[in-house]
Amino acid sequence: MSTESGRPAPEPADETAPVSEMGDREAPARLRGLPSRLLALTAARADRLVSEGLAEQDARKWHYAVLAALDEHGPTSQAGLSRRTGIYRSDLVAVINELAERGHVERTPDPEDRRRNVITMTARGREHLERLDRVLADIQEELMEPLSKAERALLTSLLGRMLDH
Amino acid sequence: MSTESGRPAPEPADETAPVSEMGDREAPARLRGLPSRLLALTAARADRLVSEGLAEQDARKWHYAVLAALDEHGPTSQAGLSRRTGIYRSDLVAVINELAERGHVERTPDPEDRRRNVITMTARGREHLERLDRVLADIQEELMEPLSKAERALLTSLLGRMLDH
DNA sequence: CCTTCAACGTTTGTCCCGCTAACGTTTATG
DNA sequence: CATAAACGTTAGCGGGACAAACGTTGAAGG
Repeated sequence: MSTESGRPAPEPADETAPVSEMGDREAPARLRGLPSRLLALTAARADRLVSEGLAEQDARKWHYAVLAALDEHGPTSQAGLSRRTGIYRSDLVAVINELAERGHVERTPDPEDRRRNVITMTARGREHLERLDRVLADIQEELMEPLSKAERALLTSLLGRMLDH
Repeated sequence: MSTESGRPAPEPADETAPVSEMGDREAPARLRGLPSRLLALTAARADRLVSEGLAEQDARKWHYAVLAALDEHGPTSQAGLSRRTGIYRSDLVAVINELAERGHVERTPDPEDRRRNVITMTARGREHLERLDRVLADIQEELMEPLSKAERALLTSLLGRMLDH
């Protein structure tokens, strides 16, 4: 890039490696093989990929979670969504707002229980969800690219078992 | 609280499941098997265990990283530590301060390059590191408890490969 | 020698995330 | 009825990752 005399990019050269980039290169041996650390690093990378991928669609992961929940069990109250997605009800408010702004979801008071808002996915929302499905699938692919099909299945099963305490 | 008369603990009963607790119980099928999500959840759990375990020793994970680096390559400048541990130099300041307060580390100006501080691990620091080693080992054990020895090795190798892009 | 530039340590601030607390409203319960 | 519980919402905290800027010190080159 720009071989000419034009020195536009001083190039900091300072730099502490961002965690996201730092595979393990210089890391102390004690840390290099630590499962908890490997998990943290891979998860960080995964999270970065997901966030970036979704950002391109003007979405965040919570959006996906909510839309997925709505797709699976139709219209749901916010509290219900909170339970199913694990999003705190405090944070859910903003998520619903954002989804509503984008027309992916509608918030209507529940006539039968006036405490509740019933959240309903719109047609646009469903299209959006399908787009996100594809994005997510691509990301999983990229994330586990170096693994064989069998290894991928193995990984998810190992992780799954760890989560069941 | 404590109004004597048998107040059986109000028990919020409200509750959105904390991410840390939420295995997958009610999660939408779309999310349930998503590798990026499984990674995030297990990593979150791991992180929680590690943070709590280290907190009991009045330590944080950065402390461990720095001590490990110092143990491996003797005294090092802060910038050097930053590179090896992946901690941003901005944040490293506080970490060194904390370690210094606890007497695990000494910060001395480098006479040969007066820009640098040379960080040296003390004897107490080394003892501390060994304590942390044990704590960490226990945590890995707990974390991967449901996995066989072979599966544990498999998991770390899969994760390792994913990290090498 | 003097200027320029890079590295160093430090301070300050930003953004996001998981999570808590509190509050007003509405519905159940007894 | 009174009281408790669930609901949606606002505000805030603590921590982690990261950027920007600054003063100081060293290295390199004209």
